[in-house]
Amino acid sequence: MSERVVPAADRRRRRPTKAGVVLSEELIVETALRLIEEHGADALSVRRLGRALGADPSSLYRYFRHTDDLLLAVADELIGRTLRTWCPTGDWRADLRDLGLRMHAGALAQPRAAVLSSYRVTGRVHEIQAVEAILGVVRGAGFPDPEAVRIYHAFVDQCLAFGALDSASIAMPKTARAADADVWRATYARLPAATHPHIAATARHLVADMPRSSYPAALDLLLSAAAARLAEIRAGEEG
Amino acid sequence: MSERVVPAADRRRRRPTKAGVVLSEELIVETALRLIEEHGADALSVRRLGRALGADPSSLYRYFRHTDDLLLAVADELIGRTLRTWCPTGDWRADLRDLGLRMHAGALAQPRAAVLSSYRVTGRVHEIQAVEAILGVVRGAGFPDPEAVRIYHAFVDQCLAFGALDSASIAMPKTARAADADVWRATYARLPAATHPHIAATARHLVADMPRSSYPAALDLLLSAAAARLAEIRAGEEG
DNA sequence: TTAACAGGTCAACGATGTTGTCATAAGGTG
DNA sequence: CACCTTATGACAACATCGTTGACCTGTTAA
Repeated sequence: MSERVVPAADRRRRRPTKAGVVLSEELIVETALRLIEEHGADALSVRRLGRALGADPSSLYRYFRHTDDLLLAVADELIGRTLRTWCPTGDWRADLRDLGLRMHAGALAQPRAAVLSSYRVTGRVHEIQAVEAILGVVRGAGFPDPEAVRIYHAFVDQCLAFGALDSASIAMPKTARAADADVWRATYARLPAATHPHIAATARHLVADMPRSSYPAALDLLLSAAAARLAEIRAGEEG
Repeated sequence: MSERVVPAADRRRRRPTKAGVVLSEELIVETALRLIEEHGADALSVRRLGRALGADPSSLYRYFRHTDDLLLAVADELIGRTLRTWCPTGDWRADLRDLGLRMHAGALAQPRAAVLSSYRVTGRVHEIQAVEAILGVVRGAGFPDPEAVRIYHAFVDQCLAFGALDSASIAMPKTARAADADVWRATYARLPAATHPHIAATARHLVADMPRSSYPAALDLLLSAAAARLAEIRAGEEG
């Protein structure tokens, strides 16, 4: 085993499946994405994917070494799609905010791929494009290189981390989600001020705020910290 | 089924396992934590946990409805342990920073529990303690209630999200991790400036920065944004 | 035309979470 | 002390999962 996978470029023989399908890395990734869109993230398994393609599950191992590799390819395709819908305006802060929200939404649709791509480096085309684009925005804003990289890193990781998190929440059966939201009403909002003064004082806001994603707020905090830092840097240069 | 689980308080009959162990929610959670500490997060499965306890796996379903419930209990225990090592000083920013780093480190040790507890509400004792404590710090700093909740929410979620992420990275076999780190050297650092100017310009910093966690940086950005906001609020009150 | 071999298929392995059923010992009651 | 109820542990089974080794066949290059 271990070297069953042939690099995409070297593939010659296009032998059709029993069901008549001609496999390819592209087709597999597309089908995987379709599967997830239609039936949720948990619907993606090697076996189901094989079934959806009309091929034996083990065939996929001729294209991907293991599931992780497949998920990384899916993630990269997703990055590409997100990037294509993004039109930077030249205002760094607005551009980053927009991209962050888009990538977060994209990750929402792809929890497992999002988790993977957040701590793995694919080195694939779309990932590289994204790195180049974001670094361009940050450097264009005026951050010196070491700080630009730090901000790039925090920005990307924050986006992917929240994406993975929020998508897990969305994937819950909605009865369970409702039950969770209710804990804030039924448990937290009922705590007596005597023992839990801070929770009691803010109960109303907790009930309203906690069931929603905090990503937009976290993103804005990150961006405004970056903006403040940029102002410092500019002041330092002038003075 | 569905109602095989008896609330901890109502338990009477302490019938020992074949192996002579007397089960309890407490013992199960402790054993789960030990299992993870000793053999990594992936070592935690119902079956392995049963084996470690000297009990049939299915017995655990008398104590937890499903694996998620067990993980939530583990997460809550972990929150408790973390909280106990934290001694707030009164300086809100330093205290939050310290707690953030501690909780992140705790989550690192418990990836699966961390993910779960980040998007679920347990309503268990330690979680409540943590909410009360953090809200106390934020409100004590002078944030008005709605904003205090927003900052609390972003702070906690970011901490757990990065914790889950970074722990996934740590859990990788170290050969794979080295390979990933090498992508920055072998792929990114080799991209020509002609096609990828920003990556080329910052390659040195990318290689150094990307394999590390960006959580401390992200945390500092969040805290400094919060500090700036607080300054604004104070100025507004005075003016 | 043929021979090599890429690539599809089959069957199997061991692992997972979960549940329906059964057996038994604990503990309240008389 | 004995009895009955029932809480709780054990067993066996199910469906699912990723993965691999061996096999077989159609494509393609010579």
